[in-house]
Amino acid sequence: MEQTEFRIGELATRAGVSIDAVRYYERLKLLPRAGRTTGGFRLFGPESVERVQFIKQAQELGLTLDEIKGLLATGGAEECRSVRDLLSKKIGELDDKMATMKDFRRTLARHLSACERELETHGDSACCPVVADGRNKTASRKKRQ
Amino acid sequence: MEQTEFRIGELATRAGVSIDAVRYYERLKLLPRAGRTTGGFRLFGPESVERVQFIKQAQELGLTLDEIKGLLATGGAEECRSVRDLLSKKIGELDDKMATMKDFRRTLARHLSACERELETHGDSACCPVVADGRNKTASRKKRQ
DNA sequence: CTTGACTCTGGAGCTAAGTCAAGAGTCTAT
DNA sequence: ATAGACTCTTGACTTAGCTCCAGAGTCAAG
Repeated sequence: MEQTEFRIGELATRAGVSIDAVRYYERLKLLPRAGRTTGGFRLFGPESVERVQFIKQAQELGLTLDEIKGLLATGGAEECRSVRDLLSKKIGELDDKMATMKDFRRTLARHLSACERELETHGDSACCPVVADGRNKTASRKKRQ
Repeated sequence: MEQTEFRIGELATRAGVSIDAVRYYERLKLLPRAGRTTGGFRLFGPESVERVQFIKQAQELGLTLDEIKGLLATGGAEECRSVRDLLSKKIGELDDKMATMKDFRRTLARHLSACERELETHGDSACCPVVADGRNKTASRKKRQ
């Protein structure tokens, strides 16, 4: 057994979160209760860094800590099944989200080029036609169903 | 001028948000202050529905209301420029996010198949090997860099 | 002109995800 | 053995994004 453990401060900087956030995750059981020195300092191994990074990544994608906790659960077969189900559900959601995202990206790109056209043709008197605001009629171009 | 206006309750249901949320968006100026009946009831047109839906969509993708407000701004050339910059910045961010998302999807898919393999081979004594938790050595299989 | 559904304003309350602070203890380097 | 950096726990505070409430007014139907 090598001596590759470190304390909370280092985990925090390695994983790019605050010390308080780490403790918070532990409280919420997203991290297993860490081992301690005789004096009570938490000790972490390198896998903790990965785990925290996983949490951060999942979070950026809009999962709540509670959902992430579900994904991280370990245990017997029962739990394994529920994790599996959760995983495939989440994967489906990700797929949906990626679709929404492409859509939205197209919307933004459309606005962007409208904006640029406007600046080119009207120069200083340009008025960004971004998303219907009830003043101009950029809306009502295509109705849904 | 047709008579296609409706009140807040209908906007809310059409756009799929709560009445309170609509009022909240108005307070934050994500929606222009709506016209009123003589009695003071807000009146909205169809473009408001689109606008609220835009807000929702942007929000699902992790933008804050404040950022969304930036995207919705309209005004003179000065503002047009800043909207343009914001737009292209956001598009860049979306691209990054889509990449992260694909990555994360792969991670989840990997966990999912590990989970399924586990269930098949170990049945009831399965133990989901989801993300390093410091107890088993599913980590340290491949180190990064 | 009354009834019931809807809406108004203003402000309080709520949840998630932290952040901050106080007071005390621990570790390490000199 | 002491200074300085770090960490401990507990609990209060913060921000975003709503939601809920009270008390009062409005609107459409009958």
